[in-house]
Amino acid sequence: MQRANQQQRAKQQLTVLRALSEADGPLSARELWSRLSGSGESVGLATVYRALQRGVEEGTLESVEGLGRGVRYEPKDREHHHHFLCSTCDHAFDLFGCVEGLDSLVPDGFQMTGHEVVLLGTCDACGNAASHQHQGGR
Amino acid sequence: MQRANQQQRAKQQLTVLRALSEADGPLSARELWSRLSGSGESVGLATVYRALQRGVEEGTLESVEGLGRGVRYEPKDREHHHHFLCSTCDHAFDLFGCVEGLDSLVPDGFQMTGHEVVLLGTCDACGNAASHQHQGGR
DNA sequence: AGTAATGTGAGAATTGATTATCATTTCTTC
DNA sequence: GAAGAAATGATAATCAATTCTCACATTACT
Repeated sequence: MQRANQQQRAKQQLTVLRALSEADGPLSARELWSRLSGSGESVGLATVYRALQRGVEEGTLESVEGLGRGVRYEPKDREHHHHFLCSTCDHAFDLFGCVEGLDSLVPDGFQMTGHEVVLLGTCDACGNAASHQHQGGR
Repeated sequence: MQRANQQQRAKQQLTVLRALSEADGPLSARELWSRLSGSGESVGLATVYRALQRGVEEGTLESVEGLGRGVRYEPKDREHHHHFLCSTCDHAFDLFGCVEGLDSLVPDGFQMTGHEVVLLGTCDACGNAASHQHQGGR
């Protein structure tokens, strides 16, 4: 039916992984699927899950919990960073930089192996949308 | 059957709320239910959910997301604090203190309304259990 | 080309968390 | 101590996320 299929093997999975690597933050399977569907790509949700699962197994992806409900994924080659979770659009954005003084929080006898910082609030786009709505600004 | 029932009305819900207020960190409905069941209290899981729901509605409880999967609850009257999540026993412990330098992470145009910090690792008890297992130290 | 191996999409099945239902019990108030 | 309101516990129903199934398409190999 379609002829533009030069290669096709793990093609769909590569499409998924590419979309994820181009995102500005970690995405859930469903977010990824919506994005792809929205951009004309026809990818099954099951395939998205398969791609993510394999990515994690192969070590190129990392699952990120702790951002609202559900699990999101991001490429593992990113530097240490944290996230900003917009409470309006529920999108998680990568941040740059880290914080100081975490060690002092660890109780006696506890071993810290990692940490997560999540900033909550409103992203640029949602903030603008809201102010337009309230004040009619253009 | 039992005679030690002096009062009984919202008794079970009070039991739930008391158990939560005595905990050293936020608990999920199921955790709370297990603890109560384990300590001889006969409380239905549905009642635990009802107590938590009402606590949130009435403003005495707060739901905490972002600690692994699922929602946990804690009394709202606690000071600002963060949590340590033990990757072995999956229990979340309250920490004291906070961190500096969060503002500098916020991207232009974003509005930060809150933040969460989660330390990951092994709690005292689990760390000791593990070393006993490996080295037999007592 | 011929055949085995792998990938794919759609939807069914499973899972775990939460909520709704309902018969029974407990309070409260007369 | 009778009547109605609220609470309780067991379990069914719901819901979202994830996994499984399977018929078919695409590749890889020969």
